Amino acid sequence: MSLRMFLKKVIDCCGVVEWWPSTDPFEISIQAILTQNTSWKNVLKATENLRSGGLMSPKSLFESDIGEIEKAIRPSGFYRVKAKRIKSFVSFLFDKLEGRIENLKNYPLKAARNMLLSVEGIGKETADTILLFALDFPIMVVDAYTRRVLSRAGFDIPRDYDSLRELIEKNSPRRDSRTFKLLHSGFDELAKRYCKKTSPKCSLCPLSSLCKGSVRREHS
DNA sequence: ACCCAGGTGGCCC
DNA sequence: GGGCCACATGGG
Repeated sequence: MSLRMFLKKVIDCCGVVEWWPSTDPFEISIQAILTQNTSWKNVLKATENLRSGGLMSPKSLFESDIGEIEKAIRPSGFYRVKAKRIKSFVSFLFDKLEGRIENLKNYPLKAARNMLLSVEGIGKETADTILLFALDFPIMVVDAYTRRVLSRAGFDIPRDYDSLRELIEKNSPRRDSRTFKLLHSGFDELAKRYCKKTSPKCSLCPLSSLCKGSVRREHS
């Protein structure tokens, strides 16, 4: 099956329109940092701690002690590095965007992306997550699930993040934010339900070509 | 007692 | 450009 056809199936089978639980662009951005190599349940605990502590705002995070942030986000793991990253992010907001992540929408996609990538602790996936899910820019978000599903389906995918992102964007049925959200959520839901790391067999998988035959080597 | 989870940066070659 | 490592909590 062609990649183009496969992507259509991912969207039709498993794509979710409102996949990211939060709607506030700032909160989505913070969660994008918190979820780095971390299960979503732990992110929700940290999110709730920040909310209840009155810390889920650019101003309060900018003004609060790093230790206070560490304490609140502890359940999400890597809490020391992530507290620093959150500090860097809010400093960036006040330095470049008058404290509002929404102001990044005043820039072209590429410029906005480069600005995010200049922040300590924001790499390509986190930057693209903020661009797509918080700000509605049309860009694909590639993650470990995306790679696993495509590898298991037998596609020979590039290691390089941007090469894979562009390959998916090129073969996407559309290049708008809605389609990329459906694609990303589709990959993630598919991986969670049918394509676990430790179980090569996924008999319930709705995509016929997935897990057909032997499992190939995965490029994580 | 393992392995895994919605990555990133630093260091090395 | 890759390969390896630390970062750390909570669940299976």
